[in-house]
Amino acid sequence: MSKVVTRFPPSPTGFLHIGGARTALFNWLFARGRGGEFVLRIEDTDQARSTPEMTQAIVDGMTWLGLHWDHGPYLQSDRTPLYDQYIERLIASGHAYYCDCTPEQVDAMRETAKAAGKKPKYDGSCRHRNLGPGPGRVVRFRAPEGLCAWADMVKGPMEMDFEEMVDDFVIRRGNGSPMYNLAVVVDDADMGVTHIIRGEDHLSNTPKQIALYMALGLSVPAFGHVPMIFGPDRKKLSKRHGAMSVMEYEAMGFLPEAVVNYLLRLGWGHGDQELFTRQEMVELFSEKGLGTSPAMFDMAKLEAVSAHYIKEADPARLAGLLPRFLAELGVADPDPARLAAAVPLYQPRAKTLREMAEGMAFFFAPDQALEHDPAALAKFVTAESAPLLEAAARLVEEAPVFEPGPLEEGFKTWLDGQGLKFKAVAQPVRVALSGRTFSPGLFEMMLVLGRESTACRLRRAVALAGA
RNA sequence: GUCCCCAUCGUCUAGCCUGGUCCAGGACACCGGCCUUUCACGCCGGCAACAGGGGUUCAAAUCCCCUUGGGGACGCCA
Repeated sequence: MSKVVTRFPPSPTGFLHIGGARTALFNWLFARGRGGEFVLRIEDTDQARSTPEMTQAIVDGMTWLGLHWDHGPYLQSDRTPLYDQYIERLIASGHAYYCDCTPEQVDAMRETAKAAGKKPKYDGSCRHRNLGPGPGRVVRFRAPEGLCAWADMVKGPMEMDFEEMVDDFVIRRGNGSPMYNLAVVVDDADMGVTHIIRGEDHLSNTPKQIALYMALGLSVPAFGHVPMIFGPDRKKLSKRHGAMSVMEYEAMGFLPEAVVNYLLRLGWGHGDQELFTRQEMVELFSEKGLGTSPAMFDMAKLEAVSAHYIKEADPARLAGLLPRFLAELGVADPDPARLAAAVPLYQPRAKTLREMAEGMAFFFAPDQALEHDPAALAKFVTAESAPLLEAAARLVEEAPVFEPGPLEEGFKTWLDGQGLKFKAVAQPVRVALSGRTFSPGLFEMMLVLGRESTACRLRRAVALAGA
């Protein structure tokens, strides 16, 4: 069997969104799992809508997700001569012809067909006029007749009528640029693409492309059409939910491996397994596991997957990613040592890096300027708890060994002596140190803060309690 | 309008191809409980689905048909 080649061909008219990223992932996985190659090709034949910025954004998105390509990124706009060559071949063999109908005329034809209860299509009026090249003239493909059949990798055997699915569509614009269906077929053939996994929205393009392969005498690759992704409202994914750039997910604090794992499971399954390492994905992915019905994007599940990866991640790596999120909260230049110490405390407590930053921000506030939640202050930092906070400060200052275990022992011993329960001091101390009623363990926090900051925050609470 | 695709818990899915082991399994979410200095984590338990109707068959979530519901495509966009 010849070498497997897959591709991802986005058009640079928008960011790399969730749907595109999933398609890219499936193709990447398919190639990687079979010792094949993966091509990145930018489909920018529509010059008016394509921008270099979007091309860059797509490249950035692919890179962030770790979907590395072996060839490309190719730009279709660089390959016009190649398309022209194929178009000339089609004209010479009678499979294509020039047409000078205006867009208005074509619109009228469509209306007529529609009014007659048919599918709107070009009526072929220039088919037999034997027009030559001329300014503004498009080239149309002569649609074939008969049955178009292929074995879809996900949907199984497919059969459609060429008459129904294919009209004499334009393959070269009046301005000389090639159109989508022509360019894809030429490129896929030229690049040796063997397997095409793409969104279901391309299903109706498939007969057109197969017709082109046939007219050109090229071998037809394998097609697989995966269902679309819906938003939570059962409608097409839009800006409000997932259609935004994958880079938005980075900004929300998701790790790329979490996004990839989530995307993999959207429309693909392997028994009961939910979590996959990169290597497992590559080894296990196959078209067999692809589903046939549309999937809804579910942020809660993405967050759950994300929580898992944050828990598993190397703390040093997270510490490296966190400053950006802390900065958004007004924490500039967090102390590296303190940050490194705080990360493990929040790995089991956060679903995203952003949550992690929000949780740990209090560690980086100046001791004298820590903001306390007013309700927490009112409830726990009171005249009644002031002596306890005072005692806690002294215990911290005088602890022979400043480590969680011994510290806790010291507190317990003192509390026993006073006939007090641990609960009596826990919340007041927590509020004093973190400003809130919820946080990691008291002594773990103390270790992160260090003896001096801990004592300082406790004394400040004492002062606030008295005030 | 025409054509095409799809249909298992709220969501992602396993099972469907090769009918019986499925009064349908896992995960997320949700609800209880345990653990516990708070919040999490973790652990235990619970709720919850084969869209409807016809067939075929000894037997259907699994095969066939229809209905309904959802989605997509019909460009000198990709």
